[in-house]
Amino acid sequence: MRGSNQRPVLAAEIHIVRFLRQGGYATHYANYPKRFHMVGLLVCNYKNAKTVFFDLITLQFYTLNRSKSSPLVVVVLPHGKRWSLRAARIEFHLDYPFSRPNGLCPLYLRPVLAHFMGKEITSRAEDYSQWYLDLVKKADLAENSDVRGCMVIKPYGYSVWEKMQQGLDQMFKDTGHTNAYFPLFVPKSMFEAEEKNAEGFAKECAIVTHYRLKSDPAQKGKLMVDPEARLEEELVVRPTSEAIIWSTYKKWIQSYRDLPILINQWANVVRWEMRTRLFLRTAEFLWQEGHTAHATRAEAVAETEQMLHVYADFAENFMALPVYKGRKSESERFPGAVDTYCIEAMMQDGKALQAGTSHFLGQNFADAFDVQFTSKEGKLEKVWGTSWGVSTRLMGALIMAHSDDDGLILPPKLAPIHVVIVPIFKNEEELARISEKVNGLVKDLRARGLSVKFDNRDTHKPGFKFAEYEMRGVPVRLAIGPRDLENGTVEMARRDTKEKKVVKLGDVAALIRPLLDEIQQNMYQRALNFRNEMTTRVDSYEQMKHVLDTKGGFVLAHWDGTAQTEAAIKEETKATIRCIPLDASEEKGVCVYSGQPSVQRVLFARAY
RNA sequence: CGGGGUGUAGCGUAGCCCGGUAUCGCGCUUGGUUUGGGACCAAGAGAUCGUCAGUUCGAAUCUGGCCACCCCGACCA
Repeated sequence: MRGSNQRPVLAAEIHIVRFLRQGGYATHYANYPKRFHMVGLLVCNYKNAKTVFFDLITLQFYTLNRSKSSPLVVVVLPHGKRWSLRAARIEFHLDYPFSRPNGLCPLYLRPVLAHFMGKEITSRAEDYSQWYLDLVKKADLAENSDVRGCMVIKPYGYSVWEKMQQGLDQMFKDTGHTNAYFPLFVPKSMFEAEEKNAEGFAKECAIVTHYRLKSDPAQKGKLMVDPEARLEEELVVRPTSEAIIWSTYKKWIQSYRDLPILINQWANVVRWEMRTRLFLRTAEFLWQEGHTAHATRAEAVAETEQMLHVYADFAENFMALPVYKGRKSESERFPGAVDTYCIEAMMQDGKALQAGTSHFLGQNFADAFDVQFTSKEGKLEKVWGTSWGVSTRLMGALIMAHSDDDGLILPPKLAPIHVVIVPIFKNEEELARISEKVNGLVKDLRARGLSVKFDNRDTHKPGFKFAEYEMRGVPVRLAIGPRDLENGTVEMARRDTKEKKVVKLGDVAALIRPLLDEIQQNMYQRALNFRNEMTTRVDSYEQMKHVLDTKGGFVLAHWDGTAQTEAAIKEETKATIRCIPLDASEEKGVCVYSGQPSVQRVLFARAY
């Protein structure tokens, strides 16, 4: 972190240095190495009227002067440190401190302290990707593990994933699929059978070459790979399971009576990525992969489309995430597929995210693995296939689509906790009185099928809990204290809008379900409005570049359908064809790049 | 694989130029006062300074090798 980020000297900086030279804290400042600049200073009367000094280098603060007569707070930001919006707010006030030392209130300081004490996350405006990483960590969703590129999904994060699994799994079952499990390892010869598929994943495969370790004679207590335990044939750790599954299907399919096969598996896969980001791209990730086999082309195509709609349905109704459905261009197609369908979502920073794919495999895998069946007419025919999947990447989509600077915002249908109840109490007796009321409420809410948490820990203050559950995205919070006890009320707060209102204790149970529905709806509407706002129709290349550079988001533009044009646009703008929308009306036009005729607009965007 | 950077307590770090086993904060523990939006005060625990070797009476600090990680490219979604 220590570093080389250069930034322009602020006008305020000059004031400060001058100020310091005139006395004050110049001596303290002088103790620090010259290579660090003092770039911010704030004078205010902090609550306890003590002096806090930020270490120039580490941005840590500590008390310099405990004298209550010196109500001075000095905030110093070092040269080259990561900036925050909060810090920027201080800059804004730099014109003031010297003229009115007591004029600034601690309100501006407290967020700064909180931020640097690790209690806050980076704001979206300041650094979107840092915000994302902070959020994932602070909301207790996941963390980096000691294994490069692999993450630990923490209990809270996994609970959300489980909710997704439940929703999807039910939808798969409802469309006639059953779950099964196939091995993690795929023999290399089997893996390479479908050439395009193998080629597409070859560069990111982990390979098992040995099956035994032994103690290292050269280093006591250390192990080494036993060179004598080399596998006859290497095993590929599955990056996807078409190979192993189709080689199995071959054994299962003889007659048209054996079809269709509609199988899904929940599994982990490994793709050795160069650069990883929590949830969005990790070397190992969790997903589901559906693999179906059909007697006819039409049936397989219908399955592919059906599952695309299942995904879109899930995204919209569970994740509150509107998506565009479409087909991939040839260059973006899944290796080994004849056609790839996808759903594309818009993130708050204007970048697109592919949230799910469904592939029509044609007879490619039937060819590769020689999977044939005898039809009703007694003819030997090749099987048609599909595969479709969504992964823990959906977690990334969920986070980046909805959350704010205070943390995660979860749609009620995926929230592990629907309602958290925070008691406000001074002593045990008061807590007991509150608990009595709350216990009845909890029972009532649970009877209504809601997941409720009563956080009666006495080790944390209410304010801390408020912030914590906001960070975790719990949709509804109820707070109940002595005042409420007296009035028979409870404070009800919703996470999506931060609205709070006081309602009658007796009414609250009946209010929650409708409120959750409203939150779910509101989140979808908000995301939809944003997505629509971030979708721009353009009719020239100039306009397209301008929109991509200034506004971002999706761009609907005419394309001549050639890979060359697609590649050129990608090269020049970094934007790719996200999909050829399914529901777009035909519209004659000319390609924004080449001027060649085009029959419909396609969706471009910079993407994750 | 190219260019740059960094390894010191669970986390973030100071110290390194100019050698004398280590700074500060968060967090943690204990006690007290607190509790309607991230409490305060006090006391305490916690580090073989990435690793191996060299120089030296003495190495976090100087020298060399190795390892790991991060950032920017390249690759990939």
